[in-house]
Amino acid sequence: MYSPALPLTGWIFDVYPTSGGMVVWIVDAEGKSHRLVDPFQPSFYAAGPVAALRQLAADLSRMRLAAPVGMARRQEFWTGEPRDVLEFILLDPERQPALLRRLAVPRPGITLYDCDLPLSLSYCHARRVFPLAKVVVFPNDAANPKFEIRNPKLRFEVEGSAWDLEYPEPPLTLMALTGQGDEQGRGAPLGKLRSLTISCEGETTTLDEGDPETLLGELNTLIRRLDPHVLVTDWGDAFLVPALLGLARRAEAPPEFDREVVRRRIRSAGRSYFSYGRVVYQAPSYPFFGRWHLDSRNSFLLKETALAGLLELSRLSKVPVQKMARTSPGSAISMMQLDRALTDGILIPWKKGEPERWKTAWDLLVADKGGLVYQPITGLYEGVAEIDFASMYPAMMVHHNISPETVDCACCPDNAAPEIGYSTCRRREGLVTRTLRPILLRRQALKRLRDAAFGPARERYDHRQTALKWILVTCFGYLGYKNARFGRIEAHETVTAYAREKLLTARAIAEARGFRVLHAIVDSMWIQKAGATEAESRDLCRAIREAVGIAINLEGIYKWVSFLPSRVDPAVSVANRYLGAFRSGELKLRGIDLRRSDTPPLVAEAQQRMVEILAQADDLAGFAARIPEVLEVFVEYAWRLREGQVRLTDLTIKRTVSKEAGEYKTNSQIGLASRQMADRGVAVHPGERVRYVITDADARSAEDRVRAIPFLAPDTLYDTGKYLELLCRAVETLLWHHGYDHGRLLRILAERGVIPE
DNA sequence: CATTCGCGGGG
DNA sequence: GTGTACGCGAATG
Repeated sequence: MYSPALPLTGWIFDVYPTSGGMVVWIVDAEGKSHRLVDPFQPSFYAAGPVAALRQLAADLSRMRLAAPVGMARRQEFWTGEPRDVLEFILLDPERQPALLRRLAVPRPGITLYDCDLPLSLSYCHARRVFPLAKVVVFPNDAANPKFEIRNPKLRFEVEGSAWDLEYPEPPLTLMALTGQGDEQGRGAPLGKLRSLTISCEGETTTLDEGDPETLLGELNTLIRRLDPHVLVTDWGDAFLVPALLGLARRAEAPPEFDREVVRRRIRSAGRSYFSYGRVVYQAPSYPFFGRWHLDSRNSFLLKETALAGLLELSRLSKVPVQKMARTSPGSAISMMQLDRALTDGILIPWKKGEPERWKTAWDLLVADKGGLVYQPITGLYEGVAEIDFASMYPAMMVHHNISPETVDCACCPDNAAPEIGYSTCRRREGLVTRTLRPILLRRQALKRLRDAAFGPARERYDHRQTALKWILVTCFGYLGYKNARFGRIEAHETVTAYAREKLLTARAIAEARGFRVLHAIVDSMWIQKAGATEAESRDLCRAIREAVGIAINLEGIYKWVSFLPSRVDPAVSVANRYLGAFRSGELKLRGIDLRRSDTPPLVAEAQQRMVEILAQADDLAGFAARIPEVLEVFVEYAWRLREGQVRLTDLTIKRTVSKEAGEYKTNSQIGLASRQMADRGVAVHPGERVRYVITDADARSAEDRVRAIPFLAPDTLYDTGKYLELLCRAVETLLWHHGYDHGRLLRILAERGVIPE
């Protein structure tokens, strides 16, 4: 294989293991890609009685997995004390899974550290580089006589650091690929690949099916000519790449996605798993070698933070971009904690250390409450201000030094959190604290840069700060996650205990200053005071900040805000159903139809238009004055439904299935729709979405009630009455406080002749 | 009426 | 590399 001449200047594009070492891809200033291989044997450590260590060393050596290299002294995570450990090297990074299987056999007295770190992280750490670092690569001539096997072939000189706010980016060429299948719902295309659209550098080509060899040949010609670094696909993992690989198998002409020879299996089954309280379906993934495959439909971070945010996180967490695109913000923060620990010379326990301590029933009762949530005072209000704590949880974790190893330390029993009594260490700064502090500062700096910038630069800063926002949001959840490496439930509880105290304090201060607190949730408060100025609200924020030590900001002042009651019992208010219009013109909508992903587009569109009309009102009088205009929109949409002129795609209900079609117990709409799919040979996996139209909600025969999208016929009729009901509900949400309930709305439709009296 | 089932939220 | 929350609302039987 071609081997580039050193020294070489460029950016680190990707890093992944190969036999005996790591592949390092460098993209130079001309955009040319270079593949380097660097021998690499990562270290890991074991502590325990000498005899057991000797036995372990003998076993691993015999299996040619790892070799002992001598004793070392490193810092223990939980205690912060130095610990003597036996250092090993993993002989071949590709055999890390085999090593872990071997180490899983219980060995009395032995504790293992660092053995399961991601290899790209270990490598970057050992060579002091990071993804997207601008580097000059030299051949490494200085041999280390002690461990010949560990001698790297490469030496890097890095320009700047991963934490620089401004950095030069490699000149990347992006190619966008979209495939059309037999059926194109709003989800992944299905069936056979019908055509392929390729866009790159302003050129767009569409290749139709027909002879697979021709299609693949033309795709390869384009890839060769334009030589993209990044292939951005639409549904690449779930549909396009496996479809192209399938064509290639028949045509024996593989698509040239990779820059090295790769044999891969075509996997069509993904996996379903439970996360965040719901089932998620993960399509199989098809990473490329020497290029990045970024599937915009299979990357939460790419969708939320664009390429700029992805690059930002990749640099900071040392997870290569292509991998970062497919991981969650939670693993990004975990990687940053690992990196911090490595840099600080801390031993990283293989499995989660400390078991939870014993708790009394009382402790459990108070500690497990989570965030504080008030019941709002239902109603429609004007002149309400909303104030929010900024990044409350992470800011508190830093402020109170809350980290798994600092909670309930032996040395500072007097520094207890409110209610629950766990204290946090004052002497040793925790790992979580050390990881978060620079991220909080960096996010602030990026927001300032954003506010001073214009156009694309502004957007880029915003994407980068958004990426950091996501990892800040998830780091708190990880503290309470029992499988997280640096999670500990007591730390999680300490955070929520402080959070409750701070919100209570904020409330008390607001009330002492004559504000009425209408509502408060976790880190936000809605307050009202007759004749209060904006300055007065800002002054209140300052007072709260001084009292609790965490920044709280004026989110805005509402022209009007509506806190809605429960639909089940109108006498009860609910915390998360409200809407309002800020003086800035922005809307804030929570929990209403429009925000729900299972509301049909037509209903969402109608409600959006109505809210926008109401948002023009400056106060309650203006709100009331606009009601007739809102009702006009309502009647207009009702007419369209009645006339039967609405397109079925605008009536589609989209829901996520949580089980296989056969497991649904009742004839719920979603169960029926998923069974229709299964019966016709299109399995919908738990976590995937199913789309359907309500055809006759109350039909005796269950099969007639709904129709899954792929099986709509041109003459399929929708259930007008049912959709009118959904529309009424959306109007009711907006006009509830003026007495427009379902019955009154139906009377209006009858008066206008939309429905019979 | 009880049971089943999906959704939201963060800045 | 994965947060098995928690409460609401709708639909079913």
